[in-house]
Amino acid sequence: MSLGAKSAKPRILDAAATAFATHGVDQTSIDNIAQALGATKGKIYHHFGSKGELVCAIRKHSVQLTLDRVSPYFEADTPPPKKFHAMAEAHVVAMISELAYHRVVVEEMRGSGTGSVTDSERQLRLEITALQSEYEDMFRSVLAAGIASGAFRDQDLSVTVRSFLMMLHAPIYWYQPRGPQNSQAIATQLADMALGAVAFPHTKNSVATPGE
Amino acid sequence: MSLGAKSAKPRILDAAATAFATHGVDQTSIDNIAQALGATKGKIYHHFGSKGELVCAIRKHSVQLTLDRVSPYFEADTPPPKKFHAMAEAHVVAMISELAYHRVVVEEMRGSGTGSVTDSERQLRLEITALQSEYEDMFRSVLAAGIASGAFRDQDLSVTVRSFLMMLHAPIYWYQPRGPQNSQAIATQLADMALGAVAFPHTKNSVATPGE
Amino acid sequence: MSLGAKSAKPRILDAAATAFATHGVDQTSIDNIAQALGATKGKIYHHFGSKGELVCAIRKHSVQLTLDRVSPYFEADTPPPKKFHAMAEAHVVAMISELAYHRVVVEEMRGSGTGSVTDSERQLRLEITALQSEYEDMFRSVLAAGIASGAFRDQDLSVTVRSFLMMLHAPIYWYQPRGPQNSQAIATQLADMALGAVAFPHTKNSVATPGE
Amino acid sequence: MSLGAKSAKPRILDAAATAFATHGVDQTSIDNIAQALGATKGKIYHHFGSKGELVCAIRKHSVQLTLDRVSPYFEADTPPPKKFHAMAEAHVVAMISELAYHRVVVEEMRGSGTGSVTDSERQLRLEITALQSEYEDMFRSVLAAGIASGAFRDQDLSVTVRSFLMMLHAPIYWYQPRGPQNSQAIATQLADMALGAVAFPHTKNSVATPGE
DNA sequence: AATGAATGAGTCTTCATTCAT
DNA sequence: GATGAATGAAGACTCATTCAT
Repeated sequence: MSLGAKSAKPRILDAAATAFATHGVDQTSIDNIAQALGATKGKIYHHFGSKGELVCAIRKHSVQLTLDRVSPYFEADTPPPKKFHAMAEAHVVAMISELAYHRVVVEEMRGSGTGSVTDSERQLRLEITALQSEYEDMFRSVLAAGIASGAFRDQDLSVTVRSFLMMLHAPIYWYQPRGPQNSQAIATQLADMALGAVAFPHTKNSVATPGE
Repeated sequence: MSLGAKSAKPRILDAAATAFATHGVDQTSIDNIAQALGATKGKIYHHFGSKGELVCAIRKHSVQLTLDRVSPYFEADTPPPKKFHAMAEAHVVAMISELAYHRVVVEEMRGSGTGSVTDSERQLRLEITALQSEYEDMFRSVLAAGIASGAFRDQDLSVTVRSFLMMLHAPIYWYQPRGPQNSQAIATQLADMALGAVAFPHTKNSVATPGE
Repeated sequence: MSLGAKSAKPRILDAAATAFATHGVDQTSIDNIAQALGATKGKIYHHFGSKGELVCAIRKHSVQLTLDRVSPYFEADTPPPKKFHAMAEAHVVAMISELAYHRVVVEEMRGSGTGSVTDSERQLRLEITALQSEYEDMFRSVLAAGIASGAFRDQDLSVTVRSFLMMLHAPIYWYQPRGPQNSQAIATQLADMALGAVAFPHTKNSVATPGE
Repeated sequence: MSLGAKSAKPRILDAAATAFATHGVDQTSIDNIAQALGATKGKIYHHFGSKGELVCAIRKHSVQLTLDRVSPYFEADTPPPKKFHAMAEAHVVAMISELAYHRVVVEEMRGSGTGSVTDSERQLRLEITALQSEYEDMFRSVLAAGIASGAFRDQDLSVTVRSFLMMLHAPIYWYQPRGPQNSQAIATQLADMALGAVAFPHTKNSVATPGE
């Protein structure tokens, strides 16, 4: 097995994410995924205990990926507006870069849940919730800092966070991979919009043109 | 038929919307809806040819309701920023007021669509698309006017429209009916954010407090 | 529909009992039963919520049938040995007469239980347990009376009841319908043996030849 | 290999018997057994060609164990009633002593047998049948001797043997290991009952207390 | 001897839909 | 208008078994 080759699990995850993102979780049968994989149901069930576990694994991966892309900008020592803009931009880039995984997350945002839940699934769900909290807290923290410094408007933080994040998710619904420039442009525009949504007018000027 | 009583169709629609919104379209069987209605499947099939038709009827109702609430503000003779803010606010109020119906729309935003499609369904889908275009065009029009007048930043309109609308949909995921004031506050905050997302800094001040 | 015709539920029950008795519950698929019925799985699931429910319904029917056959002899005003003998005989006749139903009961005596249990199933199980207790109590009562009157040996009642009942179940394993005389002979022999198993020697003589 | 340690095969057999006895043969997967063993399926398949073979091995072991315990009393030079009582007692002790193995036998008494049968399995089945015949013949022989001597009632031997053996199996369904005395008491009571079931009244007195 | 991956056939169950009444 | 019975297609999941290592 060459080094570049993925082992079974990630390959299954990829195929599942793609299928789920394309046709929807409920409209995708395990058989569909197996076919896309050139394998049989059994293979999938050998690695994931249930469909729910598969979905959870994808969700966790998605959140982790986003966290990995955004964290560095959060750690950076920059003033809140600039930091916020960079984080928003990174978020959009994440959305666009691993479209399939993030689509699944958004679809499952309802709360899901047929009935039976595996133990491993329950475990995964807890981990996902933890990661999501960690992620939202980063934004909450920048926003709080911005409000404290007078750069951001003083609004209900919970509403703010959940709302602009929704906006940054938007490309998930309509983005079609065409070229990197295009995607960067989208990321910048959405980051601009997000900053505009939270900042006081005058503050915005300092980062309105990201390439300055 | 007394005036206070709804006829069968709207009652079915309400029950379906609620069930779909709560458990998801795919997780809701016609039987579930029938039970919530205190009736049997047959009754539903007398009024709607298929599950898909039911979903479409809900979607159309949702779009129509939103259109009805937002149009008046679009027709008004107000400058772009003020008009945009009012329309956004009305949009959020719509989302919150008929939560169940709009949730279904968002869930179905993926596009999906299984296989067999009734003729009536096809017809409904066309009507929905038309209404949605009409709706988006209103926003597109205000935005264009705002850009022309120098009040709004000059950005890719398609991206803009689809993005802030997504943000205005946000309450669908987390709003819990508690009281009217609360909902009004949310609507105002989101409209503020949406305006900030599209306008140039200085413009915003003129409408920050819509009721002034 | 003629009067003699059974409605769907009993017919399904019969087919299921026969199939379960022949190949074992676990080796019989719902499909098998449906085929034997000349129908489809759906029909069965329309009348019984799950395989477990079907099994429970059969078990309940079995216990009820036995109870119905044995009760009259329990109610009769006869001395313990004679009463016991008659009840035992009736029990064996029941076993032989509705072989299939009773076979299922014996097979499920382990305690069964995969995992998920319907509510209706839970309900049925309670009813079954109640009927079984009622049934065992009849025998327990005759035995106690017999011991009190000095006709029966004083032994651990729980052990006694569960043991000779097991013996009376025996035909379930090997009886093949051939003719009524044969079956009556078996019933008499087993009742004799059961009485011998519980009575004092001298008592037995009074009823050893039931036709006397 | 140290003396205290069992080699692989018996250990697998024990684990399988326990699992089969607890959850039923059909409800127990090879994986379950492997887990109980702290090993993997492969290990089991190295020692037993198929699940059926495993079941047969357990059954054979069960019959052999019973035979070993009962034979000595059959070989002894004692009058039929005493001999029969001793054999019955030994049978019950066997049931209780290796509960798990014997439970499997009883469960499989239906005969069933799915489809594909290994050669080794066919071979095992023949051996089992032979051992079982040998075992039943011992009882048949004592019974015949007893009838000839006038101690036992003259009844259909086949019915008799299969019936009281069923009664002697009873503890399999409800015995819970608590203490040796208890189990001995049960064995004695059941042997008494069995003797009562086959003997003429007056005969019984001579062996009512086997250890006297 | 033992493992982990993979298979494929089978099983229970659900559900949109149709139809006679 | 409405119901209850019935269907058939599909889907999630299980498991005995095989095989390369």
